Amino acid sequence: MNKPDTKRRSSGRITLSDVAKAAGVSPITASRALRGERGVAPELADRVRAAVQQLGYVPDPAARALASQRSVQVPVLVPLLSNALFVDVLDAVHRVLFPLGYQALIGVTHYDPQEEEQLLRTYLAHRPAGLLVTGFDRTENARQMIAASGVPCVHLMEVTAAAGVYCAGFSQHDAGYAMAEHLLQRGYRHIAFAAAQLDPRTLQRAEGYRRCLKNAGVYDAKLEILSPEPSSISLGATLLEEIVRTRPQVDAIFFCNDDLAQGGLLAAQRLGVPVPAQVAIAGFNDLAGSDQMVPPLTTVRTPRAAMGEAGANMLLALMRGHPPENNCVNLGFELTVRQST
Amino acid sequence: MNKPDTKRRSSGRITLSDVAKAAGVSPITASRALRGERGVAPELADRVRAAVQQLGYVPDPAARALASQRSVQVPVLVPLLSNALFVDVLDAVHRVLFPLGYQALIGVTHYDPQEEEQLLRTYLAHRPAGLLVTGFDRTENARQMIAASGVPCVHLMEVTAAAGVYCAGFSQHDAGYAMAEHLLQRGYRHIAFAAAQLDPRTLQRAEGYRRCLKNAGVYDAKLEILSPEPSSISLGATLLEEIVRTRPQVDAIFFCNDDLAQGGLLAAQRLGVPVPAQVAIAGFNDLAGSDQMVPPLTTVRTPRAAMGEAGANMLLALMRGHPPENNCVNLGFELTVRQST
DNA sequence: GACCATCGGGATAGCGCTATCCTAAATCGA
DNA sequence: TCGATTTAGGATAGCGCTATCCCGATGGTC
Repeated sequence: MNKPDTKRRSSGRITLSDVAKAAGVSPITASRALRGERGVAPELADRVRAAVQQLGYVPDPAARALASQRSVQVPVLVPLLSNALFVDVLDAVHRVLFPLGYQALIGVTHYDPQEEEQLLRTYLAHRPAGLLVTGFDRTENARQMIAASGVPCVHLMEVTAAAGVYCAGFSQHDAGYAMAEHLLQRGYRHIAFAAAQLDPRTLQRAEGYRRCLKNAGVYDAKLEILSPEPSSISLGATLLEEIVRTRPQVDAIFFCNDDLAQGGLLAAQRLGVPVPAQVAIAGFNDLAGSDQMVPPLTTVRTPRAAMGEAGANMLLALMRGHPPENNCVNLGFELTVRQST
Repeated sequence: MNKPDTKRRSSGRITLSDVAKAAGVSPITASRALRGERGVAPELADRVRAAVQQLGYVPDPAARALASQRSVQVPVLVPLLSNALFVDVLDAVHRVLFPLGYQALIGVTHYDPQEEEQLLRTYLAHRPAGLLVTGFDRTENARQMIAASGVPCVHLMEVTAAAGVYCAGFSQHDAGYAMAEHLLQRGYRHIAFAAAQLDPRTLQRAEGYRRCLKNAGVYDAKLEILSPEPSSISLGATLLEEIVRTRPQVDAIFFCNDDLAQGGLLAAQRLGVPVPAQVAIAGFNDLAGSDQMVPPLTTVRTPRAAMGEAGANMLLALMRGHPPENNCVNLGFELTVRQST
């Protein structure tokens, strides 16, 4: 006869102690057996595992986080979810981390460093196990908060030579350069660059384009059309119309993202502008549908899933205390030439 | 002179006790002041808030979750991230919940009830504050786990008349019916239905289409092309080619999703099949780009962001213990007629 | 064979917060 | 005026897990 035991707050949850009792060991031994930490006699470990199975025990992440000062959460800070680019990265990260018991948390910065700083403040309070961020462009404050927290951090989408910085990405500059080079090789000489959003990576691509054209002596600043608006298919259409109307000499357009390029291609079709006969069109990222466009879109295939995976794996290594030998993985890119250029 | 205090595990973190000390109150009073719970003298509450500001205190979610048996996490279970549809919903949910201190967690079921059940098992162990799931189609086990957990749950994307079930969505059946009706009104009589994935919602739309055509006496089972493959632009192209080749009498195609329809439209263009002169094409969801296609795509605009918002708001009400009066919000849909039909 | 390092099990004590119970003062009705 | 409520502050005791210290048993060394 045990009385109601009113003071107890017991949640009815099956705890490690229950498992330990069932296995005939102390709670701490059960804990160690389950985490595969320190030495635990194989026989005891088996008994513990059996008890877990039998009781259907699931560890409480909150208790674990509190006791160990370390959660299983991994915030992933991306600019937007409305761009398939980042969703692909997030998806890949999630796919790697989730099966290992880590939770990818969504963080949307809207390309705003202040907002990112606020997000970091919030997320770091959760004692994250690790952190994935987009690029290197952030406030000094944000940088310091990350460093001070001691939370392992991997940067996605770009690469750097800086020491002690972990990253998985590719050279946006070189990719921009490569596409400009391709257009030059195809014989185009009045190559416009149409961009939106103007985030750091877009600007790096612009710089690659710029440098390439300058090297060839055909750079013309008036052929850069930079719109701070968010990138979208309809904006691409608008930009193409503007270029065709105001810069008739243009024989090729390098759009900084495939959604713009797709919109441009469709607008050209509506206007009866033959592609690539009158104007060649190139995009960036090789998003869904680019290969199906009429004509199929020349673009740069970027390693989105690979960046997510590599970044997540690098973070895993760091979280486990095995710093990877390569602190920066350059995943490259692939110029994908189709019929639009 | 305080000695190193070796036994302490102190993390250096600023705790509620620090705040309480600074404010000259007990920790519990500080706790209550910050949560705005029970009565706390305004003056004390002010002192506590000031101390929080001054010390830069941020509550520890893990400790809070452990003590209160309730976290701030809200798993959102969606089939895929590769479909903009669900990303839009997730984005909207996140936008509502995050500013209020809740964390939307990604859960990807891949349209697999078993996988969803496993996800639920994992997530429910985290003592989530609430739960958002897609549709009603799940294993009996999953349903029971949700009910037994007592975690408030809102269903997205569909509606039901069932009592005690919270949902925010629209009638997939009626939307399918509406599109079929539109095609009939336009004079088409050999209307094909092309679908992929074949998830429950797609099948509901199919049923709407079917019923409408049957009512009109023009239903032909051979004009249903159902592919279990995942939906994509290129699959849409394949399906259109197949239909044009094997069912020459077809004068309109209702694709169950815009990506298929876009692919179909592009394939028609490649094949020289005039749209809508020879074949009309209609889609579903009004995804990005559909309005820019040539010709612009007739589709059904679905309230993705609205479902996310309404679902999140309903969940908020439930989490706060204020059951909403309407347990089911029907957000409707909008037939968007453009030039492809 | 004494000695030091290693290993495996356990007791103890929190991690930082809140549920719960207590108590004393303030409020109230008759 | 007095007992019955209500109110607000605080003491206490965990939530479920793991860091840390302890200890006896091995095992290898010279």
